[in-house]
Amino acid sequence: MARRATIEDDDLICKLTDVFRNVGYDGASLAVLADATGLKKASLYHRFPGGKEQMAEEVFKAAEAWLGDNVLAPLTGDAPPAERLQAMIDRLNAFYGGGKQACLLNTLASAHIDDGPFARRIRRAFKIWIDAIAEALTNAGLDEDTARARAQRAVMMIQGSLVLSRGLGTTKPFRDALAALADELLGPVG
Amino acid sequence: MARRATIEDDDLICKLTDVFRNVGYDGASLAVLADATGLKKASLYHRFPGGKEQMAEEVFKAAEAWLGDNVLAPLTGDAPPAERLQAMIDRLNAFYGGGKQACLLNTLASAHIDDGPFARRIRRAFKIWIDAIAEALTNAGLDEDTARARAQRAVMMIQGSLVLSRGLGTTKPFRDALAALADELLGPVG
DNA sequence: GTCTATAGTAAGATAGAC
DNA sequence: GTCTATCTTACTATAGAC
Repeated sequence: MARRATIEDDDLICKLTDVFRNVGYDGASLAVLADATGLKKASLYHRFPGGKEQMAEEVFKAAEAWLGDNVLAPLTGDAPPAERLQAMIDRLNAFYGGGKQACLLNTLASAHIDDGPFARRIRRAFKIWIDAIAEALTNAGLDEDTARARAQRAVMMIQGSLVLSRGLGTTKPFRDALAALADELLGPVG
Repeated sequence: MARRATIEDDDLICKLTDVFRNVGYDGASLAVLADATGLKKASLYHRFPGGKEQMAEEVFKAAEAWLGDNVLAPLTGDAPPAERLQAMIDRLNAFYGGGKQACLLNTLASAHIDDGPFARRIRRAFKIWIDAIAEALTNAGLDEDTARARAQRAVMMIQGSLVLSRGLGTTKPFRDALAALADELLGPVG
């Protein structure tokens, strides 16, 4: 069994995530990251020898894992489609702090690391997300084209509502968007 | 008459805008800004004695002016509401480079300047934008509640489509969103 | 108005004590 | 595993020649 760290890995990643998602890659200086975690810079380098880039990568990996456990898994379950979608919506609400937290997929997009190692990961995450929703919708009886279109729209709405919520300084757009989401996804084909 | 600059103010602001909107405030180092404008750092300080913060402010002011001329003005004109909305859509398409360019209102939101002088401006810009669309919709005969809801949704869709377009590396989400926008705004009340 | 050269400061990153 | 102290680099900003 590994030696116990003074701050658990999960908690550490969680605190780092909060910084990256809210101030972006360039805004997340080691001073800020150290302050947020309660560790000194040298301690962060002990945990992440690759420095800031590795921190961001592991934060992103954790978010990918979260996406798999909380979006993919519920969507591919045995429950009725409406319940599966509602499960995803509930978890999204928690993940984004009810609309108070920004999305890494948006914030890290402008990281100007050489040729951006995040670009591929971000694209992949969006695709996986959209595909999972689309599959749940086809399971619900929608044809593939409308399923894909609605899935893409849903992700768009979520991202847009987060941008607007942050910009307006209120979580209302996010809450409204989530509230309308289930009906829009499963509503009658127009 | 003022002495002529080697690079016109409008062109200069335009090039600075491209940097800020795409890499954010923290990512926009003076080296990057100088490179993008073709001016040296000292020359940028001559134009903007307040440094980087002033550059970002003037960039934002220019964007506000653009918003007024290209979104507000057409929306409050004499033409039929459908035409007014389409005029806005066409100009948005140009402004965001067909979906290739990010939005300052999103990118500058994470600028970690002391107490963020941009937060108020961003909130104000979103409000003005939404209000203008809502008023055009009430002019078109919609009741105020649905007009406001749809206006907010429209801005959300645009922002979300830009985020998704950037993330996926294709302008399709943005183009799709703009194409659907007019119908969604003026469609029958459900 | 633009430039080269250079302060001064904060960034990312290491070394070595505990 | 965490810390203080330090190194190097990049950044913001200024001075002064042209």
